[in-house]
Formats: sequence, structure tokens, C-alpha cells
Amino acid sequence: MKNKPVEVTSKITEKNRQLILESAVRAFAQDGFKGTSVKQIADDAGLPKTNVLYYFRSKQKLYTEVLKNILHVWNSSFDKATVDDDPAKVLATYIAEKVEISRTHPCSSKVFAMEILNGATNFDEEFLHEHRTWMNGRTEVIQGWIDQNKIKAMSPEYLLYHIWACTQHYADFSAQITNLRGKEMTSKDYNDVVTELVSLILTGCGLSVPTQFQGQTHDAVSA
Amino acid sequence: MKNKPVEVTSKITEKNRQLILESAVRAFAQDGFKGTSVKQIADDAGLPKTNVLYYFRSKQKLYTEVLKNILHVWNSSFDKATVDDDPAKVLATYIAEKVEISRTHPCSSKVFAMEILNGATNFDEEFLHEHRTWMNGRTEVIQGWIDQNKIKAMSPEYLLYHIWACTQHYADFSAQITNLRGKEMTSKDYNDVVTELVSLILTGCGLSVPTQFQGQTHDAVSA
DNA sequence: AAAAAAGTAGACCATATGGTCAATTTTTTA
DNA sequence: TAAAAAATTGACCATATGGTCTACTTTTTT
Repeated sequence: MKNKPVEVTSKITEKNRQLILESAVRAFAQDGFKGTSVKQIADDAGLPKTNVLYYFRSKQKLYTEVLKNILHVWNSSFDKATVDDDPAKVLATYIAEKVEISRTHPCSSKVFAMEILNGATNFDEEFLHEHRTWMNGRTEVIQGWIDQNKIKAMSPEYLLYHIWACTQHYADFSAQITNLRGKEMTSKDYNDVVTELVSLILTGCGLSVPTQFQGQTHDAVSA
Repeated sequence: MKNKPVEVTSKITEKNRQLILESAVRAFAQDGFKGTSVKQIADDAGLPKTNVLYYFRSKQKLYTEVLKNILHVWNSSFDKATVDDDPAKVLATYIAEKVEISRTHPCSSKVFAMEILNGATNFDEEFLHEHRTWMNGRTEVIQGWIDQNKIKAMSPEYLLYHIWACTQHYADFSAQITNLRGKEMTSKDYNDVVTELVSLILTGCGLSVPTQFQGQTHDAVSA
């Protein structure tokens, strides 16, 4: 009786690869590709440096793997939205999801940001093409909403940039935010961010905010 | 007759320091502090490595100097705005200025971004304190506008984060944007960004857009 | 023009780096 | 249980790194 039929990688391989990847994403987020040493990652993972090179054949290959893993996280419900969906709900949900990713995967966001800062030279052509295709599809949907007068006339492309910018900001610039507030953002603070940002963007698009995305207004007057 | 009374640094010192700083900001923007080598900077400046260490005593000191220079660029007209000013004009001008800085000083913006990504460990306490003070002053002004019902009730703090995020995005993520558009942003594109962003943010704040910040609407109907 | 100061630059050094090799141990397979 | 495969690990290597030292040249000062 074979109890390991299709499984190509052994348990121990999978466990160690995962362990290394987790250390790697933290390290690369701290110091970028060039600034991170294999030893640093190995120490963090509690393994000898040789082991890291054993599982991933080089620092470059490891980095590429980290990058690939990150892109998995990026998927969102917006990917499947159509022109027939309600733009307010779709955009608000998208914003909420992206803020949530910033909160739960700050290191991934940072590695991604740093890769682009450094010139985005480590993405393969396949990903770049996919990304362009995704963008074209999404701007078409938004343009469709505009054509149907569901949202204000505007550039769908820049709108998406602005949503990305704001949502990723909370991961990438957390050090600055922490300094300004004197303490780290809490889970509740992230909820406030969603409320504020959904209100800003949706109002900016000429949409009203769905009730489930309305927070307590700061100086709300009860009826 | 002394024709060099107070001048402490000689012409040649000033020229070389400037030359090195310019190479340094480009290099650090590419690879971050740890990832950049002194030789890299020296080669770019066309000087032997020893010279770079002669003018700035260490890589760390050079980096700190680069950082300090960047902060000079950051000043804007918003710094002096008061609660009596028109929020629409002040915010629109601030957005326009910040986008312009992203366009004209992309490397500075990138170094700053990377420094924060890496944990913001190289700012001195003086700067951090100044930054907090600036923030307190500015959020007070915005809160004043809210209290006077000039703009919608919202968190002034998050509003500023979102303005920063969007405006800096065009410098920091230029590689991604260039890939998506298939070509670099032109000066005209940056004008469009200002128009789009001012419209988004101001509308989001419940303000109408000052005429000088209104661009050609995409499907505008002339009277 | 002589002395002092500022600037240039190659040689050098200790350390860190990415990566290879070979030897050994552990795990899996038959 | 024996052979094969997978995993571990220290020794090792060529190169790159930040930085110093020393000798030399240029510029400035008096």
C-alpha cells in the first residue's frame, strides 16, 4: 500500500523550504535583495547556511521564489468583478481586502515594494504580462461603470494606482506611521483606515458608501 | 582684501561633495543602504573610492548626509497654511507640489521610501521630533476646517497619509507604472495625475475643485 | 618662494559574502 | 537489513566590502 503516491517533495523538504521562505521574506523586507545575506536568513531559520543553498540553489533563486509566493497573496475578489456588479460594493470590498493584506502580510508588501523601488528587474516576463492583462480587464470594468454613469468620469488607471498607493502605504510606511503616532497601529485602527479610505475614495468617485462600510462618524449627530 | 571671508569650504570641496551626493542618491535609490557599495558611488562619480571616504568619513555618514538633503526638498506651502485659508486651494496646491516633487526628485523619494521600508533607523531624533510637531500642527489646521464645516468630518491624520501615499506612489512605483503603460510617464501625464488626484481627494473631502485645478474632463459636454 | 593645508590615489587589511565540495548522517526504498 | 536517496554540515575558495595608511600632488596662505 503506497501512502505517498503523487507527492513529489517529502515532508521534511516542504517543512524546511517553508521555514526558510518565512525567514527570507522577513530578511528581504528589511534589507532588500542585495542587502540581505544568505547567512542572515539561515541564522534566522536556525539552519546552517549550506542548508539554505541546498533547498534553494542560490540566493537569487530563493528571492525569485519569495517573490512568486507573494504574488499568490495578491489575488482579490475584484479580479472577478464585472461591469454588472455594484461599483460601490466592489471597490469598498477591494479596499478592505487590500488593507487587510497590508495588516496581515506586511513583509510581503515590503518585499514587493522594494523590488519595484529597485527597478522591478526580478519579475519574469510571464508575470509582467499577466499583470498588464489584469490591468486591462479591470480598467475596462471601471470604464464600463463610467459609461453607465454609475461612477464619475475619471481615469480608471489612476484610480487603481491611488487605491494601491493608499492601501499598501500602511504596510510599507508602517515605521513612519508608528513614529508619528507613538505606537503601532492596532486592529481597530486598521478598521478605521478602511472606513476613512472607503469614504474618501467612494465619495471621490461620486458613490455613496454602503452601510456595512460606514463607521462611527467622528461627530455624528444621532437622530 | 579678503574675498573669502566666512566661506568655510573651498570651491573644490563643495563641487566634489555635490558630485558625490548626486551619485549617492541615485545609488541608494537603486539598492538601499546595505546594498550600495562605496565603490559603486565612486565609480558613478568618476572618483577613486578613497576620495569618497575622504569627503564623507564613512558610508554611514554619507548616507545620513543624503537623507538630510532629501528632507530639505520636502518643504511645501502647506507648512504655513492656517485654518483661515481655503482648504480646497491649500490641499490642491499641496497635492500638486508633492506630485511635482515625485516627478522632479524621484531618487530622493525612493531613498526616503526605502529608509522607511527598512525600519527608519537612520533618522536622528531631532528629525523625528520635528516631523511629529509638523504633523500635529497640520492635523490641527485640518481639524479646524472640519470644525468650521468647511470640509467633511474625517480623520485628518489618515487624510494626510493618503495624500502622501498617492503622490509619492508615482516616484516610488514608477517601474510598475512604466511596465503597465508600456512607456514612461510624460510631463503631461503628471498633469493628468494632479487633475485626477485633486478631484478624487477634494471631492472625497466634500470640496469642489478650484477652477485652476480642473483639467479637461474625459467626456465633458460643452455648453 | 616657502610652508602649510587640502586633495588625490594606490596599496593594503580584516572581514563578509555567495557558493562549492566532500564527508557524514539520516531517511526512504526494496 | 542492505542499498539508495535525501539531508546535514564543516571546510574551503574567490571575490567584494568598508575602511586605513602612506606617499604624492595640487592649491592656498603668508
